[in-house]
Amino acid sequence: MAPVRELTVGQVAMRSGVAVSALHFYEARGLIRSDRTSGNQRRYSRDVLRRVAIIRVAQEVGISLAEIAAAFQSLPEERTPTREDWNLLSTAWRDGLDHKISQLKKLRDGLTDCIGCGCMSIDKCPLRNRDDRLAREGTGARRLIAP
Amino acid sequence: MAPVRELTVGQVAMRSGVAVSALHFYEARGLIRSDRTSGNQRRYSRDVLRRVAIIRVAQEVGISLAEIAAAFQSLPEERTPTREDWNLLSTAWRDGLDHKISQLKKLRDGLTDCIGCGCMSIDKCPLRNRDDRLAREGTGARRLIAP
DNA sequence: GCTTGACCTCAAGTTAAGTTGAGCTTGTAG
DNA sequence: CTACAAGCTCAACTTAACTTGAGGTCAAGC
Repeated sequence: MAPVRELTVGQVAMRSGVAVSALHFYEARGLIRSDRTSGNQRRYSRDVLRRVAIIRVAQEVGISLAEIAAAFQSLPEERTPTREDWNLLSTAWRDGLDHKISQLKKLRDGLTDCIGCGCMSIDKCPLRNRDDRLAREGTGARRLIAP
Repeated sequence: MAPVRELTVGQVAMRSGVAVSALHFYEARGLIRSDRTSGNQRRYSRDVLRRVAIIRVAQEVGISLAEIAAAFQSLPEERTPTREDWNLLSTAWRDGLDHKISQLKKLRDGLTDCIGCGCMSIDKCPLRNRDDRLAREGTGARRLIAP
């Protein structure tokens, strides 16, 4: 089959389902990278699709772009990441994910823990007080979900 | 023991762990309510603590204030919500939560589905394409997590 | 009866994650 | 070789969820 062609932004946008402007944005944030043609247009290698897919999935479960960017630092810069590379990455996220999963289950299972417990006295509630390290950090809007 | 005293904002803030400004904000958004003293100061009934606790937990798992507000509509206005009321509420959230939990598990379990699959062709990926109804809706920042 | 720490309101600022638009350049199909 | 869709940059706008600040009011203790 044909050698792996480079992709234009438009093509990546279409195949990944994210807007061109979002791709520009991800690039500015260091989440993806591109080469440029002599005429300064972006050309992406095929594995950008993988990256974008991961970005979207991670976002969907509440991981911020900043965290994703940080995690992506662990990926090899010049080599196309292998399955192993990706697995390392998700392993790094595992603890945060585990915690989030358990929080979700509790909420799903009727909030009963929180309702039955001494929720009134916040410091005793198993739901609330499980990670208040996600506490203050700077001003403005808070991240919706903890790492 | 003493009759259930009403709480001031400061007290609620301290006991719930959220800032006074946030309580004002939640009230403006219709998530909590207060009575006022003759001098126009807020007085909260004790169950506001429960509400705030639920708000925080729900937020932590990615439910937006708007959704929480909507869900709270189902709570009785004048009667203090019973455990049953709260359970109804979380039942209403169950589907969204179930979906989110499964997404999280997939991400946690090595992203392998996504990596092994035809992720490149986005429309086939089990991770990506499981709910793209969370798609476009208005401009500006996107909600981090789907309902 | 006054002082001092809570409160109150309202406007403006902040962060994240993008989108929109203006003005200008590329590249490809006819 | 030219038209025009697709790109490029940069600045400004948007939403959610709060925080900060200014300017003024309450209330509880001494």
